[in-house]
Amino acid sequence: MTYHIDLHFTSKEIFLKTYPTLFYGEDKEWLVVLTPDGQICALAMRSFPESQTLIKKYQKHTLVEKKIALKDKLTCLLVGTPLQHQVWEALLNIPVGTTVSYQKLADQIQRPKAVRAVANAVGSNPISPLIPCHRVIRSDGHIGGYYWGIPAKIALLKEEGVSIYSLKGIPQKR
DNA sequence: CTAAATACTATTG
DNA sequence: CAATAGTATTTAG
Repeated sequence: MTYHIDLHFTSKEIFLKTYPTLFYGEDKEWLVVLTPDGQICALAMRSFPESQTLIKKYQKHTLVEKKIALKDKLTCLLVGTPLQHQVWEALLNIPVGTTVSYQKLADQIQRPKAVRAVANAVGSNPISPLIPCHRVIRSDGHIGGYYWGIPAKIALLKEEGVSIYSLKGIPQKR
């Protein structure tokens, strides 16, 4: 199943002000948090361990459970800082089945020295794996981190045909 | 406002 | 391998 992703950006302040009430629910393999006008502001795969914690990040809102029916076109409202928005957009250009280092990403957005900050931004993307942050690895060949756990990252890469065993720090298949 | 924390990297022993 | 300095951004206090 391939989805068309439509991204919109906003700041935390505006988001909190505009959307005091949010909806959440499950559809297909996804667990989502939606704005009243149907935009996805957070998403995770139900198969991720602790995927329910997705909802816990929105305790400042009134949360209402709802029956969700996702369409082919996923309209997302991404809440973040300017750097995070820039990084998330850059992530969309990473083709399926390939990987990129945090450093290369930083170079790409003209902030080569800000690697560490870029890595943090990658990690705070709220709709992984729609935004393919699992395709970002360390430049020394280690796999790097993943919000939902390294095993989830490995599984995603494997599905896309990336050879994990060329990465360091991965348990070798016996 | 300041301090602490980072899904990083290059360097050194 | 471990420790460490450099680095920029976000978050907690």
